[in-house]
Amino acid sequence: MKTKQVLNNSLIAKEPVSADNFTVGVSVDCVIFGFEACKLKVLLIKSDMPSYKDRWSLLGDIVKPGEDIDEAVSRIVKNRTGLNDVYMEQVRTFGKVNRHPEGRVITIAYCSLINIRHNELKIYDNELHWHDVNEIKEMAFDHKEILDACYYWLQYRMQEHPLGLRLLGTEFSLRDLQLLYENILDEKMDRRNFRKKFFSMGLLIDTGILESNVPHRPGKLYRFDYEKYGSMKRKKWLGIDF
Amino acid sequence: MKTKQVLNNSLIAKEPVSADNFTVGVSVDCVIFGFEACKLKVLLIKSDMPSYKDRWSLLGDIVKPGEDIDEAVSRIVKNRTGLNDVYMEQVRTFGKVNRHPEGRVITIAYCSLINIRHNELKIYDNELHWHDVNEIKEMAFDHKEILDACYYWLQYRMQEHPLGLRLLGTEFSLRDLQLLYENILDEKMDRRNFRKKFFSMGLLIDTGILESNVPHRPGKLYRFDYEKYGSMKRKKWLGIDF
DNA sequence: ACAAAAGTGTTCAACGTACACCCATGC
DNA sequence: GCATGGGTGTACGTTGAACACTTTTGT
Repeated sequence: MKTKQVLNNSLIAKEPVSADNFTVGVSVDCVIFGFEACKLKVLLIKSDMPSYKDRWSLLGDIVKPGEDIDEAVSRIVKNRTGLNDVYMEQVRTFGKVNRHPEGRVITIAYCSLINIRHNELKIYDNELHWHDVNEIKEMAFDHKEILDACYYWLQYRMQEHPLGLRLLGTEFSLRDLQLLYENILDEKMDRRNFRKKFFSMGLLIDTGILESNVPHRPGKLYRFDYEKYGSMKRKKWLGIDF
Repeated sequence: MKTKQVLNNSLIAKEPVSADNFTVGVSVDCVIFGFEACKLKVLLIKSDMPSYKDRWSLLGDIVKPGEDIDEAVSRIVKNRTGLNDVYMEQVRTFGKVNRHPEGRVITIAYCSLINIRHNELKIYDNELHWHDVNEIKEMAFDHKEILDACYYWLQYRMQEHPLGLRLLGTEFSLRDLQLLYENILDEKMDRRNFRKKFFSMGLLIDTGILESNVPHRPGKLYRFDYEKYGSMKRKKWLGIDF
């Protein structure tokens, strides 16, 4: 008879180990980034694994037999945030033999970027919270390692591709954008050069609207031209999707 | 009773599908690149799956329960080429539901770079051959897609990191190096600028030896300073290992 | 009027690109 | 001596980095 074991807040079918039974579990783990109050945040849930009691873990689940990997990620993101069509990208697969205490589980890590204000978290339902990425020390499983890899990936990737915009609302000031870059990359940037660089891409649409409720001269609000970007990204920025 | 099915020239344990049995197979597939006669080559084997009779496939195998993913890759590379300590890097995981005709198999693709002259292929043993990457049309499973992803990955990656050198012997002329880059990236380069760029890295060691048996002025042979590179790569070239 | 951030241009250094001639060897 | 590729330097354009003042709004 088969036994069920809890895997990262979900269920994985496990079988007694035998020479004939090469079962290896496959899961996905989603590193969902957000940005708020000048901090990069990641969405985590309390682990309910006994061996990782009170540790935080990424949002993950097993991949179902009839489900594509991307579908599994979409399902998890949808379940936890209420959002469809979220930007996501595969980052790396982690599979150390002992990474999961209940058996051999290989996990495919994905990175997602969402706007914190646009979600509908069911925080009451699970112990689901946004955490400052820079203040996370320990996590369940090897999730700290996965988070670090995704953070590093994000830092690298957003220097060549305008990914970071997905963390902002549809309308944003150049100040918002620069603060985002400065905080995620952890370096001060020159305002004039930053503006020049972004404008030179020709992908910012001036909405004509100004900020309001700021105690100083209001800045213009822009939108990102995703349509134009979609048609040009393979030229200027190499559309690397590996 | 469990049944065994051939998976990509090896064995995977499969079980009758039931609600309790969420078995998903996990394999690795190795894209082993070589370079010879000014062509980028990839090492392929004849598929012995009935549904892919006579198609070529990548070198792959299931990941064993007690084996790390990297170990599985090393094992496969060692088995097929006789080489230890080969350069390899994880590229991407492929897991479409129907990518394997015998069941759900998720595969983690790795890219390896070896020197064709330094291997000990057991070509008699299996139908194992080097193929011109640019002449491959159809392959078994989704292996063409995997190969394309790895080829693209290689092209992109070798523009920022001196990866290509792994495809050459320990001693090489700048001409060899330039032909390698020109052929893999499919673009002509200026000889003077190419030399300048490589020398400016400070990673080429002049062996003092000259080419022989060339019908023209012989060029100098160089070695790559892997030691120096190992200690500096996180500075100049960002040691991205995602 | 003052504080606070928006908005704007120029200069310089580094880097990549284009390009042409002499040199060493094998035949 | 001729063919073949080895080896070298300079000029130009582009790009990224450094840097300061005026403008607009809220208080």
